[in-house]
Amino acid sequence: MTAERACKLGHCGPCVIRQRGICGSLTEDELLQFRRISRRRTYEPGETILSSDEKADLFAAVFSGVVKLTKILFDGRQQVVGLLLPPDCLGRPYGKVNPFFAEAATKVELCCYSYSAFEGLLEEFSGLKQSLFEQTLDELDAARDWMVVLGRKTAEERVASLLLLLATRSTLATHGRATETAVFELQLKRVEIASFLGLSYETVCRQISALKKKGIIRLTGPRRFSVPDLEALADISG
Amino acid sequence: MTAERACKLGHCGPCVIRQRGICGSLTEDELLQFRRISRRRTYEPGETILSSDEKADLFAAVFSGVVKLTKILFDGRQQVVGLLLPPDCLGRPYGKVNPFFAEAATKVELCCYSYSAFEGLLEEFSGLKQSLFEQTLDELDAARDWMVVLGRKTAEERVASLLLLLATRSTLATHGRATETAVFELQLKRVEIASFLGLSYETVCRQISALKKKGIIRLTGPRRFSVPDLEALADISG
DNA sequence: CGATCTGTTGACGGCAGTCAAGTCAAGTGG
DNA sequence: CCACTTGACTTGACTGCCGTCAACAGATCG
Repeated sequence: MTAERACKLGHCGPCVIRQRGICGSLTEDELLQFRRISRRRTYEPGETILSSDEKADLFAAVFSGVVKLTKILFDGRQQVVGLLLPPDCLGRPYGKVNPFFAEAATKVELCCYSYSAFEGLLEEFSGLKQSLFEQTLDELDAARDWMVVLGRKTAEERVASLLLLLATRSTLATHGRATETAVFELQLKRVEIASFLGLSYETVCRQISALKKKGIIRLTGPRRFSVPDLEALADISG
Repeated sequence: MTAERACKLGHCGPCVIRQRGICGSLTEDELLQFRRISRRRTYEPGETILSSDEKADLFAAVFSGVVKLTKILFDGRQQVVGLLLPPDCLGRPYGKVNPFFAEAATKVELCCYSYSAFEGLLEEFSGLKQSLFEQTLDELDAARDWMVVLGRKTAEERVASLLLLLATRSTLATHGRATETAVFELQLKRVEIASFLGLSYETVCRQISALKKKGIIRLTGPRRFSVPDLEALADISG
């Protein structure tokens, strides 16, 4: 790699999306080309990124923050159908609309790609399409895992399942591997947790308190969780 | 097309998988090549097609019947996480295992493809990969739709949602378009319906009886449903 | 005829939803 | 600085939906 090139790639080098996301599939040359159609954009908590049933004008990867995907019924009942953490992708190729809302749950930074150019590069860079396909397969697995949570688990198991999921993802992100204990910030409000778990937020509160009483978790702030024994949490999660 | 060729393609011509499934993306030449790695196989009701967490030795499309995808918790609680009807695909490329069981819910005919050869053709025939990717995106949509059913809907709405789903799919398959009424065979047992809906099978029975009493549906046999007004069913389904 | 499987209906209880009150922390404005 | 508001979270009391247990009906089959 020439010095000039190393400099140009510098911006992306340490980026999670390059390290573990879709940019990881690109060669250096492809990456340089890809950079030209991308730009960083920031969203505030609560801001809508994509509306349901509208043609998406956006294809992006999450650089930081949490994006929640939600669906609502006519009478206002809401269900979170997915959480996107770095370096997950947002947006949909091949013309169909996203049948859900995408909303910033925290402050969010996206790496946005020009939509029209992206579809072209998808054909040109076979690794990109492959990478996106595999992420979609993983998302499908996650969605089906969650169907078990929503269909069959008790309130306590649901809360434990979510804590385990986020504890695992956060330790993987920071330590790069699985650990026995975990300390992490759950960046969602109680009502958002409830919406993901198919519960009322009061029930979420009660179950968190119950897990605290059992010594499975500790809270150093309303959203700062510490899990002394992930194994024990996994046992409770079903 | 030469006469000889028309004859060779004859077997596939009227097949649902050719008409509306992954074979639809193939040119005639590709189809001829694809036929060489495929063979028909039959499964009896209750027979396991794929076990969870084992490396799949199978890639296949559903020719007839219903395949249910299930997950079970350690204590036996079971959740159906997907239903495959003709011409849906079963099996997973790129090495990962299927984290669920695939079981024949009815008598099932699959068109099975040699696994090793299939992965090769996936790279060779770009339309095949594209088609599979799009099916995966549709399955993800369906899974997320179902998360709303499992997380937020009442028992009555759940049963109505399933009936609507299967009524729609069956009228689409037979008439090729949406209709106002529907008569169809729900090929699942009550306990399987319950497992898909996250309910007990007794509750499913009760809700079916309740819908019958309301005049939303009629039953000419335990599994033969008739819906005089799909609109009314949709209203109830939430 | 009994055995088995599938489906239906009733009685009862428990888990989680609803309604409500209250705590706590962080603004906001006088 | 203090009174007030607001939003997030917690906890309690009560209710109701749905799960569990149970009895029974109908169909199929040996």
